Amino acid sequence: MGAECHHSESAQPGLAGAELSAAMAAAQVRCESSRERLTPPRRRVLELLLEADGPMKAYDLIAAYGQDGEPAKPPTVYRALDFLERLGFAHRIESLNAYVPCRVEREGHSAAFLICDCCGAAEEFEPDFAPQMRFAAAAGYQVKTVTLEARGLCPACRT
Amino acid sequence: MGAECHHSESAQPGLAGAELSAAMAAAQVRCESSRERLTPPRRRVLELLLEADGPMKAYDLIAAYGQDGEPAKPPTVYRALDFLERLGFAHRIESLNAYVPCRVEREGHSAAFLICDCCGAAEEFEPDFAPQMRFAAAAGYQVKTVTLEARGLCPACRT
DNA sequence: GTGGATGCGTTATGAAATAACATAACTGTT
DNA sequence: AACAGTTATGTTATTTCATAACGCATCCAC
Repeated sequence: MGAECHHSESAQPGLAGAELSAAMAAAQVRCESSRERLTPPRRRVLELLLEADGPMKAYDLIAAYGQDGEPAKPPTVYRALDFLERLGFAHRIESLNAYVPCRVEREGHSAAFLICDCCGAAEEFEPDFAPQMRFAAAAGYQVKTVTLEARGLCPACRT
Repeated sequence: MGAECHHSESAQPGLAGAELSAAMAAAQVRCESSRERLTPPRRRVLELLLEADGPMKAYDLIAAYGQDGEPAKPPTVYRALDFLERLGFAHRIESLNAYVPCRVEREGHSAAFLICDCCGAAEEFEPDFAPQMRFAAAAGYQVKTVTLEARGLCPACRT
């Protein structure tokens, strides 16, 4: 990702080295406190998401999975993604069929993204859904999750 | 759709008869005022969406396309859907890979849906995106389109 | 250490969407 | 009406995305 245009380097550079290790350790801690297991495939997929410069497609993850160049089998990666989404470590961006690591501190939040149609960057933010939730409540809906995807141009690509 | 549970009849019954004709005529008028052509495949797909009781998958439309039971070829339906989305006659619900006719009067609006995970109903509404747009503006993003999908349970399925 | 639950590896298939190219139909101009 | 440009369609094939199903391994509470 980040290769569709020439406006800028990645807005969301991937993690590496100590930052990556710290993020993985934090994930491990959160898993343990939830009585969940950060197994090797889950760990590997999370690592790939964190290292990436932008949203990753499932089959990109499949191709990149093996350190030796061996791809994973699709269910391996899709299962890991299901887990990471369930734990809040990753989000699926529906309009891109792609996945990103969660960039927001809080757990259990709703996901919202500003997506650049030019460079492919996807910036997560945590909006105030009050107006929408008020409408849902008035309509009698019991809302479990909310996702918002705003498509447009990032600051670098507007020029 | 509307068949996953036994809580209720469809929340969005499809159009038929005079209502359907009126909706198709209105679409025709809007096309003419935009110098766009409501060609037979576009007309047929819009008709199928309007008749449906809920979100329709692309391949449901493909299967239902021919009055004589002959399916359409995928590009026929996907091209019609692209057109209907562009004109604002239909929306894609990303989290369902499905399509609905637009239920909102205004043109050029952003799409937002309350989706019932039990009965599959999808209610379109037109929320106030002010908080989100403020954030986008502050981040320097130029937003073209916004979609919001709230998943949960509709009033009938909460019980 | 046994039983139940959870997760993984594997094969195969299903579902969703598009590429590419030829043909046909409208539009405006001459 | 003939033309050229544009837009839309028909068709074949392929690509992309995701899951079903089954057997085996591992974990862990009892």
